[in-house]
Amino acid sequence: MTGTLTSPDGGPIRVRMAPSPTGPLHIGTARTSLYNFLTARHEGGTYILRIEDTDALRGTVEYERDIIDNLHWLGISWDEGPQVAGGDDVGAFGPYRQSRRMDRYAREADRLLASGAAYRCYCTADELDAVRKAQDAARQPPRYNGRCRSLTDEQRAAFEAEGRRAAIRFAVPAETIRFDDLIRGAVEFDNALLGDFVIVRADGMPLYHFVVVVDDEEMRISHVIRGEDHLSNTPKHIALIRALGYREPVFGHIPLILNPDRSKMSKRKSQTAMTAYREQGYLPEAMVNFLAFLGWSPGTEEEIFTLDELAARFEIGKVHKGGAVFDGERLDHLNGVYIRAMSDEQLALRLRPFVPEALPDDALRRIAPLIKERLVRLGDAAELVAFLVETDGQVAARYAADELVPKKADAAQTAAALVRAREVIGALDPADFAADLLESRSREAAEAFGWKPGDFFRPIRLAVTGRAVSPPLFGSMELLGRDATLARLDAAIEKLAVTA
RNA sequence: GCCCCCAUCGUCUAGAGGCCUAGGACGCCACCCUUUCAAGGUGGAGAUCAGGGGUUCGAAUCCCCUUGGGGGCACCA
Repeated sequence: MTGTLTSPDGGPIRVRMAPSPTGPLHIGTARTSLYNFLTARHEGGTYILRIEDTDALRGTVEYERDIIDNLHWLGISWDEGPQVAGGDDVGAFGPYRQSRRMDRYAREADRLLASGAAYRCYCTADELDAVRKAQDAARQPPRYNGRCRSLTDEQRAAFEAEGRRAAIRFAVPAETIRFDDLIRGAVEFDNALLGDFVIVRADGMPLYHFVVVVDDEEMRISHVIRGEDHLSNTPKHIALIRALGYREPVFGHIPLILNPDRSKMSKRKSQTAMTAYREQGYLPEAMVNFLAFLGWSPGTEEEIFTLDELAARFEIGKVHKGGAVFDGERLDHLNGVYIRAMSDEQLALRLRPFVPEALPDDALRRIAPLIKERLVRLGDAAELVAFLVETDGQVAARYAADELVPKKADAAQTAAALVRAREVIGALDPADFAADLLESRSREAAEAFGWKPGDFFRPIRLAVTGRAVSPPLFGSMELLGRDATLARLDAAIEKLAVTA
């Protein structure tokens, strides 16, 4: 790997992904994970997964499992973190679940309290809410008014006598914070504009801005690569880092993935759960390729890349600054490209979970090449192969007699055409019941009948598959078998007879 | 409201002062191929590089302003 990034101590870089299990793996989280992973790989560094499960109310183990499963599904693996050989707690930097690191946060909070960099705040939710409302009414920025910043011992005692439980706030130093963002370059914030924020809740639970800083230090994270939504949180983190005497990592804020209306991609306006894409039959290879190009490009016109190829080429510094709309049509196209590139055997294997169990493996293997170039998603296969598992009755019930009739013909003519087709098809021995023979015989019949192949085949297709759109007709008939094919043809002829 | 970030075809992007009368891909349109649908092939429409000022012999590329968009400002992450 051609590393260009260096960690403060000169060693290999250490990057991390820190998802919160408050929902299934989000597309945006997956992309951030991917960029971190690719950066670690490209630079020969270490990639760490840390579960940010301090929000006990919203986080669940199911979501954590979903996140880990889907990250693995994408092909993203981590060198340190949950489910890595050695276990969560082993290694110099674990555990990797914040819920198991509470003692560390408590210790660091105490240090801040002792140094005066943080203080206890006795304001209640109602009081804070009232302040915020007043600020809003006065068109002032909503931020903590600092009431508890310099309480006297007596005041503190009085609040505690009231039974109020204190949260811990960080006393944000009024200073200008500058940092050199990997992607945006020099950025500057005035922390005098910030309110003192809570780092530990009254119930003792430490909060995000605080734990992220503690963990990144203890896990020796050298480069923090995260979504742009964290850019304006960074000065808070840097202030905390300084107050705690930590080393400052390099920050890199990647652009957001957007809804079609260009707002931050959300569940409300887009499908954001990776699982949903997986269930529809998007391939992890296509998803990774697609995600990688949402905010980055190799600078050439190549566009199909494997994970390894991406790792070789990806440079965090070349990531764009502007957000990128999630374009489902482009994903569809890419998915189709990957599907078509697969071998028939591979496709059949991956199609298995998406088609009816009633479809035998052998039939699936044989129909795979027939439907390959018709698939956008693996899930689309179910409809394409359905005629093979449906009963003759179910197939017949899918269409009405008049649908069999081509525009320029009537029911009687169509019936005659089907009878003709049935004759030549029925004349074939079971042993000869193969696509090429079926096609040549049917074409001859069409010509003899005086119909264009398209008109002649249309009612046959509907009769045999129950659908106007199907895999190639003669291959479909071969797979269906002689008996079912003839039975379905008979059923169609019967339908026409009833109408006429 | 305040702070910060961003800005090339509808979308993803190439472009790091002259190679750009701006290239590719998706999508769209037409034609070809064709048993349906796809896939594939060929061609086309589509961006006065958000607008306005500079700098320069020369700007999509550098600077400033304006406009537009986005993000943040929780005892969520």
